[in-house]
Amino acid sequence: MSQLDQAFAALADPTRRGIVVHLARNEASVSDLVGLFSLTQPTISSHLKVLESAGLISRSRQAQSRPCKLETVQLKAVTDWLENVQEIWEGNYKRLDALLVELKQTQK
Amino acid sequence: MSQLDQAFAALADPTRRGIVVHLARNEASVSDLVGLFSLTQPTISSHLKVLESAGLISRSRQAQSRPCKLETVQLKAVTDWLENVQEIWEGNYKRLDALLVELKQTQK
DNA sequence: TGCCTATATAGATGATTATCTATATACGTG
DNA sequence: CACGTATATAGATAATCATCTATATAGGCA
Repeated sequence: MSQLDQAFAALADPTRRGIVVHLARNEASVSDLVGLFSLTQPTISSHLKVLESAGLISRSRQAQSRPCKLETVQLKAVTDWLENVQEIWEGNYKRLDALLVELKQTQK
Repeated sequence: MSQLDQAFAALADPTRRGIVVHLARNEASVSDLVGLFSLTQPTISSHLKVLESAGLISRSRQAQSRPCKLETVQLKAVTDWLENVQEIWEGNYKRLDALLVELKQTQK
């Protein structure tokens, strides 16, 4: 599975998107996040593993706690893919517009 | 599953992202797409169903053919979610910068 | 060393997925 | 109507996933 596959798949889960939104505001430990979502600690840990291996978050170490923070580089890679598609699509319309202009000229 | 869940999940598959990229350039029928990816027709049809129910593509009818086209509205909804996260994250930095400015002033 | 708190790992279960083959439907043409 | 082409649906299978409970590990403190 490519990094992009993993990132999109990671973001397909509402709990994981919730974690991402939270981490966009503040770094947080596993237990902080457990408090936020009504899911067990192993479940949250598993979601964090998914986000981490997708490159969307990273974790450091601070005593017994493992603070998580957002990795915006990978988030940007996802946005870039989407914007690329958007540009291709818009490019089509530009070509179509150009074609219409050309046709009008021909008709004159 | 929410529309956003479905859209992210749909884009997590490389075949489906390939279809999206292709449709950004040209509308295409099911059999056009079957030719592009070395997968069977039912498999492609199933991918198209996933993309359609995620709102990422739509299909019309033209004789026996079912041309598929990209639905950029839903694509934009995905981009918007990502940009929103980015803005929250940048907002944090703005607040942090403001805080640092404030601290410097206090030190004077 | 022993205890508490934070996190990870193992194992189970039910749901969903990607893919295939085989078959059905739907439309246009003779 | 019969045939051919385009697409959809059904059913099977192997893999992956989200979640849980139970247990292990790891770091700090008395």
